Amino acid sequence: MFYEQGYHATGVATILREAGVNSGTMYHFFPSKEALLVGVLAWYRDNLWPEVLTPAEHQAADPIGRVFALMALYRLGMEMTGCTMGCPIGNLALELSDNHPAVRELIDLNFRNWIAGVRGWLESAGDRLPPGTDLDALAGFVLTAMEGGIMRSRAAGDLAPFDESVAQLRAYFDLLEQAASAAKGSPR
Amino acid sequence: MFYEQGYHATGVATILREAGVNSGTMYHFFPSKEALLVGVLAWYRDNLWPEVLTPAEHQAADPIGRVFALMALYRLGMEMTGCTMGCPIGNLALELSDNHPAVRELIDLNFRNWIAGVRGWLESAGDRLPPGTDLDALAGFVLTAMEGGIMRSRAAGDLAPFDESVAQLRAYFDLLEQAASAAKGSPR
DNA sequence: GAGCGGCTTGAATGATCGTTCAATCAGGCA
DNA sequence: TGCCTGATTGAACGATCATTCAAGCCGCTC
Repeated sequence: MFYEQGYHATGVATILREAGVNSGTMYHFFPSKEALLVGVLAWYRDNLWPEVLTPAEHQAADPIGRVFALMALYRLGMEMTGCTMGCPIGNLALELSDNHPAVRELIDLNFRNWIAGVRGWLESAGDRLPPGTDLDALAGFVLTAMEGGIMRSRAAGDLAPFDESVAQLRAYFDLLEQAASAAKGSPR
Repeated sequence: MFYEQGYHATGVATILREAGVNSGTMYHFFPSKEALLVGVLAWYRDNLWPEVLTPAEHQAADPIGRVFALMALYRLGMEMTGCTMGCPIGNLALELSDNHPAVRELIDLNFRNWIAGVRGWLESAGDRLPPGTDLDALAGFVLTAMEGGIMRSRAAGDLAPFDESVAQLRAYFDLLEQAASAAKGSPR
């Protein structure tokens, strides 16, 4: 629900009703609403691989193909919910990064883990990318494009901006691969 | 304040105190808090050119240079506020796009106007971009990269992710310009 | 079966939320 | 001067916010 409608917009009473739990029980395990959010973000941190990255790996064997399989996974999520849900982390990042240090830290960690996963794929793309490519920055740019694309699609209420963003990212990768093969053809 | 800390996190009482206004006065002009937000977004819509795009034009004469001057402008805003403020629209886009149709519409309009401005610059770049380039999609991708970069920088509490994203976008433009000049050199 | 501890109950708390409205004010016009 | 209208005042409203806690429950061991 944090993910769906935001942290402040989600009341504790609603959470309790939906979970079929009494307030005292929740507060027995979580000292505050913020601690509950931290628990959610910790769950995302622990389940990034089994729930997100591994499924993308099963969709494609090709390392760069996996990057776009990952994008397609998020697209599917948006499609099923009519552009109301995008990235569980991104929504909270803008709402809570200031004034909630513990939360910001976990959000950042989630982002860094995501980037590290993509970076791993890019590494195994080997010489298909130009020599000396900054793989961290490129993997980070994949996240940038995804989050930006999701934001625009939610604002538009339409998947088109997301699809366009993915297409542009693909064009960028195509140009990088071209440049790599050109450099390979004439190494000096 | 909506922009700084979000819509739900900003109480009407705080707005009134900060503005030195009584509740009755505000409700005389705005029927609700949401109407006030709509007013803010309408102000952004009307002041996008004088406050944002024109200043970027004054920073650079080169059309593609203007794109990156615009990015630098947003960077400056983040730098001055310690990564707490990014794009006034983006924050609200993720918080309110669902369940607030009138707000979503205005956010989308702001985005479209922004993209149209960038698209105008790209048009005047002429044959520096490959023939047949989808300028709308490319201008939209600039917004995607900016919003995504801002989100990551706010999550990290550091400008580095934004800078990296801009650098990647620059690399993309460089490759496009290369491709354009290559196509020009051997048109057939 | 007495006693203990982890868990659950749910009404109640004070604070804050967005909003209302009768009363008052100030300026322009007749 | 008297009147009208639009703007302003600010106390008060009910709803909802996150949170508390005394009391009770259940399953365990001794």
